Amino acid sequence: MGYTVGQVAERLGITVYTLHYYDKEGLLPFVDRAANGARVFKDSDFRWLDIIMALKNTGMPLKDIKQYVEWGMAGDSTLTQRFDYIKRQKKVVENQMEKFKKYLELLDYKQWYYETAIEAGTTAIHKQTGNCRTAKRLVPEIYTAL
Amino acid sequence: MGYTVGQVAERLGITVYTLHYYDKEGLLPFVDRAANGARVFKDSDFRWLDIIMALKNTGMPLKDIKQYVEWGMAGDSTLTQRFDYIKRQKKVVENQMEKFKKYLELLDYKQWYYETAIEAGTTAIHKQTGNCRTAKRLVPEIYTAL
DNA sequence: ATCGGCTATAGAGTATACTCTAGGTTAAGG
DNA sequence: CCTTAACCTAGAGTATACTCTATAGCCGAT
Repeated sequence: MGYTVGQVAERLGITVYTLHYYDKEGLLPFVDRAANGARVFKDSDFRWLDIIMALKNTGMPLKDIKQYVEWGMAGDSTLTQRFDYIKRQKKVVENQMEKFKKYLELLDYKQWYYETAIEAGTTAIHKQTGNCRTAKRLVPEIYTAL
Repeated sequence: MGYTVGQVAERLGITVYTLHYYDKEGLLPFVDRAANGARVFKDSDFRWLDIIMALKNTGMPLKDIKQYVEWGMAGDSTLTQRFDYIKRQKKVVENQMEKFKKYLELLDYKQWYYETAIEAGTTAIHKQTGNCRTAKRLVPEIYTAL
């Protein structure tokens, strides 16, 4: 029912230092304390931690995550703010995924590029126009269109 | 045929400062110089810049991007290194996209959570077990399983 | 009772990636 | 000719997110 920083850190795959830092930065106002001052994480705190880590890993700065947590602590009066916040971040992640798809296309092309260059022993193979190998694959749009 | 830092910066959507910084860090050894010392970017340099920006935007640290550029400058003797490098980064991006899908699921759930909470005027609606609204949607696996 | 291992705080140090300032040169336009 | 706006370098400053050190308290086991 109660977890120490050490246990939580291990579960999240981060260090105790980092958890202390997050707490210092105001990201963990929901965490209880034992009589001796030690942090006591509840099961329900993992709901908070999961959304915090998700936001962090999608590029949200800590100060913006803090804003979300503060709205959460404020209760029902901030429901629309939190709704808008989540919708906005969803868009951010969706856009990011679109970009990643394009990067993946470029990396795919590059992989093929080196694969064929290794076969030929030189990248010069890709400079020959009308080469049957290069004809098989077009330079992806992303190139110079990024 | 030749472009200034300013033109390149605008095209890439970054500042001239950043380009200078990248050059200082050794990421742009392929860029020519005019007699007066001014950088002159060629059309073909955009190939480099596109892959550099793609790597950067997928989380690759600059020093690792530098390694790739150096291998590129070294010529055909580094083909297999570059091939392996690209394959590795492809895996990284693929894994990242998998994670993003899970984050998106969580954000989807959260959006629904606030949507229904706003309707009800309180998040308490989600605490009632057997509630017909909450029954419609399960807490995504990602929650506490992240 | 004391040792090891956990907890705590405050504050210093590090890494990364910019971001800007200062001081100077160069090239085009009025 | 002179101003304006671009370019250059070196180096200082900033923001973010840790990461660690120093110092101290608490608690279970030998």
